[in-house]
Amino acid sequence: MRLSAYFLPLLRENPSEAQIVSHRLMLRAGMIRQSSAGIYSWLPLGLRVLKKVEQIVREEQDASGALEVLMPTIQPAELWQESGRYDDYGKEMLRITDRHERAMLYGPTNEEQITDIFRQSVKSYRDLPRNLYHIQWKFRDEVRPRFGVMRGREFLMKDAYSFDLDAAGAKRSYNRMFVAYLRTFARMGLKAIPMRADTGPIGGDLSHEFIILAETGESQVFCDKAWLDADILASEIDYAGDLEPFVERWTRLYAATDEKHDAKACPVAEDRLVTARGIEVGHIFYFGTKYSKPMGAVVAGPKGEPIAVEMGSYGIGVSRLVGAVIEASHDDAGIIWPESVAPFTLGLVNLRAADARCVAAADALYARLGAAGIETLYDDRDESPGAKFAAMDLIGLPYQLVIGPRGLDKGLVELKERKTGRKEELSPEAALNRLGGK
RNA sequence: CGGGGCGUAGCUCAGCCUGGUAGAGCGCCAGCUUUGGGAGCUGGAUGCCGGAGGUUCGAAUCCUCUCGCCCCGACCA
Repeated sequence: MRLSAYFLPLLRENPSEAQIVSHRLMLRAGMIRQSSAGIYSWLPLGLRVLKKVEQIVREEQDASGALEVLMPTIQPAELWQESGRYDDYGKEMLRITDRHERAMLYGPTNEEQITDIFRQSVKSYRDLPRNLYHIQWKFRDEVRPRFGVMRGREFLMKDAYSFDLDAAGAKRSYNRMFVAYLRTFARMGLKAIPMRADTGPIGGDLSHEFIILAETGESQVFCDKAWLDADILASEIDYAGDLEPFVERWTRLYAATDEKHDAKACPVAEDRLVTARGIEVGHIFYFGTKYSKPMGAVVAGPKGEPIAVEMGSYGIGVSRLVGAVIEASHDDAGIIWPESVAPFTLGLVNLRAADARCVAAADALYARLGAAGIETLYDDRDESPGAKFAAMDLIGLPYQLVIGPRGLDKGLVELKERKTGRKEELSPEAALNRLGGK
């Protein structure tokens, strides 16, 4: 993509309404614009990141055996009256009336909807287990939306729902999601730590919050030092096999939010205890028959007996993750994207848009990068070098390839790694080879 | 929902106390000169001063109401 033809409205100064770093950087880097409190538009650069995050979530859900569906944002009130949550949910739920005066609502979550779909079609234990998920916009009319995309009222969420015949099966489903979650966050370069959690209004009795460590996180967390070296992706996962040992391994390591942490009772020695800030990016629940019973999600068992299915639900804040990644990875100059979610892999910078020789060299490289399948944002604008460097650092692409007259005299270009700031002069050939390996 | 703050140019903000008809820096447009870490000069455009009502000869400024946004707290993917 040529920057001269892109829509990337950068801000040089910090908008006054943005207090936390991810919000500031997302606005400054032209990723989002606010529409009203807690509601945002996603601009091209931000949308690319959102899509990448979404895709990683999708791939790991699919790998775990979950099946993607897409449920509507607007739901009928009757479903929620059936489960008993229509009155319980309170003002967080945006209630709408259609032209026929029918009570509708903008879904804050989809347990009722999915249970309805399930009960209409699944009648036999032989069709279990199943896990259905979708990635859809939610609306929760938060009293106090804040922190940009991290606590919006409208947000993109992946929510999965598992259906099993019995508690043991439900625990296996829970384990699959537990593993998929650890892998999902690890792939985004995040250290996500599962912590025992209260179940809140969703209900149930087995639940973990996944909290990533970030200096700017909202909550105080405590964990065993071993978490810092945890390499989730090193383990081979067989979703068809027994995941309990893996889950056991990662739930045994101490981790607690400040609400649950008791310094006196803490089993971790002081020198092994890490105190850090955290952001919740996922939450999984096992809640048994809380919805299946009142809503009649019942299947015939092996002997023909009616069995209310055991359910769990599993959420990931997809849009929140975009902010969370920034909270976890930035410096004074701007964002530092992990490659897996970066909007582009490479920023190609032509320092002299007025110099025919530089333009020719940059154009040629741009064509070859495209042919090599490397996602490149090509800064072909006629701007001063300083402005270009600052813009590239701000938007945080993992690599920058700089072409200028000084280097070209020697037949060299400069490759800079955003994360480390390390720069290296090398031939265009060598640069292509280096990037091709990415 | 309780407490606090702020709405003036695209962004950051001054002006408000003490009323006299709107400013700066950056950005934007044009031209020239520049060019390896947010360049310089010259010229130019941009505002229902959040909205409504009131006081006044006169309101960005004073008063009343209202809307919006932000922060702290209680709650949340």
